[in-house]
Amino acid sequence: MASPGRIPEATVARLPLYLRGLDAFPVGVTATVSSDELADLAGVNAAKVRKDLSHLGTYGTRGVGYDATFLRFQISLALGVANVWPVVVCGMGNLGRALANHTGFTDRGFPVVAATDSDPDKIGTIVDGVPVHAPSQLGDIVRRFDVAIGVISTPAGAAQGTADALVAAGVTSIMSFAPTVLSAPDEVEIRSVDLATELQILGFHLHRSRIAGDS
Amino acid sequence: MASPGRIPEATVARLPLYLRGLDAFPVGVTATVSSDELADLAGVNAAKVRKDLSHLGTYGTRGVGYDATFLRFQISLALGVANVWPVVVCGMGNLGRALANHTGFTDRGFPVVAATDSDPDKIGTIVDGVPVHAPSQLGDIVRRFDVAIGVISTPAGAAQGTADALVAAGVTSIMSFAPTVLSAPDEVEIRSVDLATELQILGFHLHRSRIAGDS
DNA sequence: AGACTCTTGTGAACTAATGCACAAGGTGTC
DNA sequence: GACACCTTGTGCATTAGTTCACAAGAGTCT
Ligand SMILES: NC(=O)c1ccc[n+]([C@@H]2O[C@H](COP(=O)([O-])OP(=O)(O)OC[C@H]3O[C@@H](n4cnc5c(N)ncnc54)[C@H](O)[C@@H]3O)[C@@H](O)[C@H]2O)c1
Ligand SMILES: NC(=O)c1ccc[n+]([C@@H]2O[C@H](COP(=O)([O-])OP(=O)(O)OC[C@H]3O[C@@H](n4cnc5c(N)ncnc54)[C@H](O)[C@@H]3O)[C@@H](O)[C@H]2O)c1
Repeated sequence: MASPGRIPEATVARLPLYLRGLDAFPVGVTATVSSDELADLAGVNAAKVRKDLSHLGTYGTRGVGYDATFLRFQISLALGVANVWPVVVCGMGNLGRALANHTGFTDRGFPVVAATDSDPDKIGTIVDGVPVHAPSQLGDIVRRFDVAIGVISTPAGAAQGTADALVAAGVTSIMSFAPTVLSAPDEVEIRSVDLATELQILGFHLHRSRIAGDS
Repeated sequence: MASPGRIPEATVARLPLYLRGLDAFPVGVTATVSSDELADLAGVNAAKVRKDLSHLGTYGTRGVGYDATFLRFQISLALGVANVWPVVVCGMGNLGRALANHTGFTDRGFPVVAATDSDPDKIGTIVDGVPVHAPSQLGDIVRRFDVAIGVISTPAGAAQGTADALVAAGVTSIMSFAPTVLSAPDEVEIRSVDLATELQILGFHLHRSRIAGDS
């Protein structure tokens, strides 16, 4: 069938990869891309590419491939990339500063418009163009800049409180780097990025292969 | 049955969460924890906890729960947490510095022992206790410190070259933050952490709910 | 001892995701 | 127009993961 239905979560997670892969094709120039090529560019297999894209609609041409520009447009549409979602960074420490300083976010429609930090020395300063406010200002910030996404890069102990404050301010999308479980109402979407866990998964496989392999 | 079999990937990804949840229980004190409690602590449901733990062995007591200390020990064993896996950070920019400065990694057995950077101003300096070397030194570093994991926090354009260098040096585990697909031999495990993609997934759901909800 | 209360461990049903394989449909050539 | 050649779109089988639901133990109380 065609476009309307629900898009599987696994597909949603790959759409940004396809979009990124399509950057290899210059804008303006008409070019076609096959599911095979796109698979290479996105690091998945071709069958997955076709199945994923079929959830958006039938935008390819049999025997030919997909029009790169048109496909980019359609994926962008599905992802809602045209929108700009202002981001507030909570906790302007090592990680928060790196995030605020990162141009890649703004480029993709996620400008970091403000930050909060509990450190009095930081409050009132402007770091890499991002003004740092007191945590108590969060509600104001969200309202003023129409913040859509909150990033939590505070220490773990302050994460739940920060999440509560974000939710209270009306933010329904949170990306957290704090190594804790956050609780929030069901309608709030939380994506937890736990780098230590990622390393531990790598460690697990290393461990396994060392046991199996040799001494 | 019991311990020997292969542990499903989804389970492996959750074991670190359980381990983290068990930190709520003081060491030395004997305490029991039920699958329900552990589920709360790890942010999953109880059935999953039990099924996951059953892959490690039958370490619980019916009607009682799991001994917290013993369970922690068994999960640690499965994950190979006792090992120390030295890490090299490639690309000592905003993100690399944040990673190198992060104590949470060393605490969990992933000490950042060295870094590389192509910037002549950075080479030879010591940032947060981590010495910065030229990329050409990578092989030496890996050998000298017995590096097990390479972190790629270079610009996207330098990521594949860095990955190649890591692989050539014998590193088989890579965590990359660069927004690119990396190719490497099959035996190399690559975990790609793409923060922009995470934001785009949040953006997708925001987009969807705004369309469905109201104007 | 027997009844009652817990909570584990696990078959079994269900759901999601992946990958295969091929018909359908399009292009180009003679 | 017929034929050869591509590549999509998708039905289907397979595999992976989740969730249910309950019997099997283990403790407790009377
Ligand atoms: N740095 C890393 O590479 C890294 C890696 C993995 C996970 N993390 C996690 O990310 C989080 C931040 O790490 P970091 O290295 O930037 O730590 P950090 O200590 O450098 O920064 C934390 C910042 O949060 C501020 N803060 C404290 N309480 C606050 C509150 N209630 N509201 C707003 N700000 C508050 C502090 O003043 C500080 O500036 C931690 O939870 C850490 O575990 C960091
Ligand atoms: N900063 C963030 O919050 C953030 C977020 C998402 C993704 N990323 C990605 O992480 C990567 C690093 O981001 P960043 O903000 O730290 O960038 P950055 O520009 O601050 O740092 C990159 C560093 O890599 C060094 N470098 C360049 N080529 C190198 C090479 N061949 N070998 C070793 N070092 C080399 C540069 O000298 C620089 O110091 C980028 O790919 C970026 O897209 C960063």
